[in-house]
Amino acid sequence: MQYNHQEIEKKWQNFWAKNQTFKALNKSNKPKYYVLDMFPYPSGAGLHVGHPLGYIASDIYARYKRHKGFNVLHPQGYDSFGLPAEQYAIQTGQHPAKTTEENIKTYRKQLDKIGFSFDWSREVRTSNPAYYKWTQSIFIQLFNSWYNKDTDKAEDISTLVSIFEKEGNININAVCDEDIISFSSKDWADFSSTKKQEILLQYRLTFLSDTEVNWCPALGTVLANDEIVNGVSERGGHPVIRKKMTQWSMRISAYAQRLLDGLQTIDWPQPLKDSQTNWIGRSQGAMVSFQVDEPTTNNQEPKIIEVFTTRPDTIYGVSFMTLAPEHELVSKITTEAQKAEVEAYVEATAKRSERDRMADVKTISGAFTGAYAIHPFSGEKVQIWIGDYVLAGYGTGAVMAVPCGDQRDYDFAKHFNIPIPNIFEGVDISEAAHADKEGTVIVNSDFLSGLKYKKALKLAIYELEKRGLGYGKINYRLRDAVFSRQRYWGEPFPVYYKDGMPQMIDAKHLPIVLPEVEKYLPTEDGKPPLGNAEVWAWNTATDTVVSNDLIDNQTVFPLELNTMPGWAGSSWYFNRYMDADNTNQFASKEALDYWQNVDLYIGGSEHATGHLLYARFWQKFLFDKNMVPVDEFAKKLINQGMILGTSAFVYKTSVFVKNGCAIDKSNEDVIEHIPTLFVSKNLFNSDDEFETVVKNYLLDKKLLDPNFADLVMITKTPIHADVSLVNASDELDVEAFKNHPLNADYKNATFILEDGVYKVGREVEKMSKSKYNVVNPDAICEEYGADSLRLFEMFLGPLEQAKPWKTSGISGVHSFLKKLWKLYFKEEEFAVSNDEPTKEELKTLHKTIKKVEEDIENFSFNTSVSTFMIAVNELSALKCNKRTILEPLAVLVSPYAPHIAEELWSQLGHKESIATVTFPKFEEKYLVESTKVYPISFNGKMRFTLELSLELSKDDIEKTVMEHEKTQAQLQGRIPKKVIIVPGKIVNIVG
RNA sequence: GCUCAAGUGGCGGAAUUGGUAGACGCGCUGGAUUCAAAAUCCAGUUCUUUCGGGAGUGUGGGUUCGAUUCCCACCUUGAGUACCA
Repeated sequence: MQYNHQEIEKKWQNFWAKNQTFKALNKSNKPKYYVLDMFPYPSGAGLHVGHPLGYIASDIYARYKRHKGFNVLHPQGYDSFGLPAEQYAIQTGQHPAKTTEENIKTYRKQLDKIGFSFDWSREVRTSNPAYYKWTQSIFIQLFNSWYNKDTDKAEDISTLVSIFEKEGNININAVCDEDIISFSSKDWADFSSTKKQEILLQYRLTFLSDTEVNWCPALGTVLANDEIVNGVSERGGHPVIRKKMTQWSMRISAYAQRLLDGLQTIDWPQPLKDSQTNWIGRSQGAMVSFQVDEPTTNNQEPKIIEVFTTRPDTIYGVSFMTLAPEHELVSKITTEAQKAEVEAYVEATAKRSERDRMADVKTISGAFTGAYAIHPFSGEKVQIWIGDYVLAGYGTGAVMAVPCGDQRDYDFAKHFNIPIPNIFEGVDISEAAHADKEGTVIVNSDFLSGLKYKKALKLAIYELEKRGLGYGKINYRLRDAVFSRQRYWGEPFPVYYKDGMPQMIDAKHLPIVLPEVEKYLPTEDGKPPLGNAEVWAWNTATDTVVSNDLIDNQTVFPLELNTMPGWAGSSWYFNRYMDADNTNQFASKEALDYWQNVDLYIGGSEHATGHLLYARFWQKFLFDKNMVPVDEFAKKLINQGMILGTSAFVYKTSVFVKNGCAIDKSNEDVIEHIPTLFVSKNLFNSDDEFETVVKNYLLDKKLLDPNFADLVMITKTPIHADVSLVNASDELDVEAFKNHPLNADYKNATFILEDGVYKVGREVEKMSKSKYNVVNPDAICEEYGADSLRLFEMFLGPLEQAKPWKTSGISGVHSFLKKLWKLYFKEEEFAVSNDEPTKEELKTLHKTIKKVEEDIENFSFNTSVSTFMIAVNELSALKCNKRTILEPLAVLVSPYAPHIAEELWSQLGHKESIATVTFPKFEEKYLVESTKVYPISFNGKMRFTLELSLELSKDDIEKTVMEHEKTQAQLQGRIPKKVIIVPGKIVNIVG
């Protein structure tokens, strides 16, 4: 019987589906284990071999855990709201739901071919109303919550209201908007309903506010910070501008510290943790108030400039202040004399896009306001400047400039000839600022003089607080996340507007289903696509969505036109898998208590500051509300590396008339008669050689008149060739290339060959359609089988590492599977003997068990594939066909190559699936050795080996080694100074 | 600029409480089988060599009996982040 992967794989995939082999139960005596993949966005392009890498790794681990006696939850689903489907809808008028459905079908088909042990009965789709009903409900919960800093958790908004009623907001310690008015309980009672709502909105965890947003005109929507890369949109690379809009936001900043602290408790990759730490950007320092120096007129409050600084210890080094050009005080403090200059500067900065400002950090610019501030300690006057190196959006939008201690302040001071007082003992600041904190002593600083950084910092804050000039503060870079998108294909908000104030629809009326629209584009008056919907109003009498015609703002109100961003649905989906069919709750308490959280989460590192931060935020919120039992959703996370494509290049000639040569009729002819040529890779090493090769060829074939040879210049143009046209030896199938539909231009091209073949150049690049290096897993499954694909993807290299794909390598793992198969067969017949295994056979088995188990636990899947190969090579050499060996071997292989393992298992006479068979137990006794092949080194270099009994003492070993003829030959009569012997390891002779 | 990760044959990679560098596979070379090819099997494959050896894990130093592994400096590549006060 031949190893027929197509037959076997189909058979077992059907078996698993029919028997629901991988359906997880929410009740079990076994310990639980939850293995999760980041669910895919089902794009129209389908999967390429890079996509399943992480899924294969997690599937191996899930299958392994089943063998180890765990009740494994290993679900899969689709992140099915998103931009591409919508843009396709705009172009074609196809409903995004339809294309999404089609794409999901393709994905499912492709995934099924790879033999994953997913429990599909728990599938989720974020665009499914039965799912987004709960996304909407979580949104409502966020709206109805505020963050109490005293209890350090989210609480119901009703607790806030009762405090307001009792004592106003004087004693409230909450995370809220900056511009909060203070009020008493009486004030609160007197406020109108609208006023109350406005105030509460400033405390809610999701809130509506006019914010500066990243507006992308090309996409017609706002983008979150993590959706912008280098100043352009992540999708499509369109420019992004700043714009003020009324938007929903999430008060993620409330959780900044807990998001930071939580990182200590989870086993996630350090670079990812660093990235989140960086994004949250905690900095500890102080707020300091500077009073603007101006003639005091009656009853006028003095103007105060507040700054945040991490270095209050350097306060005596302040020689000026800088405000962001957008700072609200700029216009108020600028003197008449400076007005023109300042206004011109403010205008100039406003015109520059965010991107220009980012790109240009070298040019120093600014303007003097003419105003002065009073140094809080020394009372001296310091100039107030404006400059675009100060960002309006961070801290207070103003800085106290300490030019001797901060390079930016230093550069600014030098540029504008502002004094640079030195407050560091024995430090030269004639060339650059001195930013080192540790070990520097502060001088010229009154009460801080003579102190080092740490003490000075503490004392400075103490004095600021004592004198009422400031206070210690921790600042975070993390901004509240904009949650509105001007898109169609996303979750609708469960929100209607009454008197301009947002009202939540009662959760029992959810889901609010996405309405039908004629067009998926924004409306002509600039409203989001939902503005096109005709039935998009809320009837509070019937609690239903009704026609817009009925809006009377009495009982029928307009609904929110924005939709939620892509990350809404993915911020809690891992909880839904625990109880995916529940219609009463997003998951039952029993299911949540049983599954707790994800034990192993595998996905790409590109989600570091997006999905993975938002999901942690929502989980913490849900935890605060007692809706989930743990406040981190994933215990361990692994970032799989990208699989890169190995592009193939052919080298086309381009012919020019050399510069300086007159172009006349004759040399145009010269060029016209030169055909398109392709030169094989190894015929040239440089551009010059390339030209020579081509010219020689042309002269040889009489295609170029020797008289014109010097007139013509020939250069090479590398062109991507489809990788499927190239074999393992980098040889191009020339005929197939010429006939390829994309190469119509080269149908008659000539190929200059080497040794009768055309060799392509290779380069590793990202896998992409445009580079013709995409490899489809379906084709691999067809030709080599899913088991080969799975093994090969693991064999490529360490899971976390980026690595290039080369299809040629797959023959190695494929022939391994054939060899494995052969162990169980003799001349076409299944033949396994019940004889006692030999010592060597047992040794091979047990060292394989040991290594494979260690490897899986360490996620070192590439090395266990090698281990399997070694085991099969050894057992083949031993001609082993013993059941005692081959039965456990099938189980060992089954997580990696489940189809062949199932088939062999059934051939071995078992009726049940191999999926939950106990993992073989490693026994040390089979590996015990009596001898060791010692490496004999001289000065650390191994020169020869010697097999010695492990029972020999050090002295015996030394004696035997020293007497050995090869030792004497190495020493050539020298007397060794020292002999190092580590029994069981090495012998090293020094001298 | 800052932070992090990584540099090992023609290629993917293996080996680190410091102890035989190059496992396993691809590719390549030679052979067997075949009319031939594919497939399969066998042998070889870091470089160098006067065939005794010698050198060798990005570069230069250091610690050590012994360093791919630890320390210092530098170079290169990749990733993230970027006027964060």
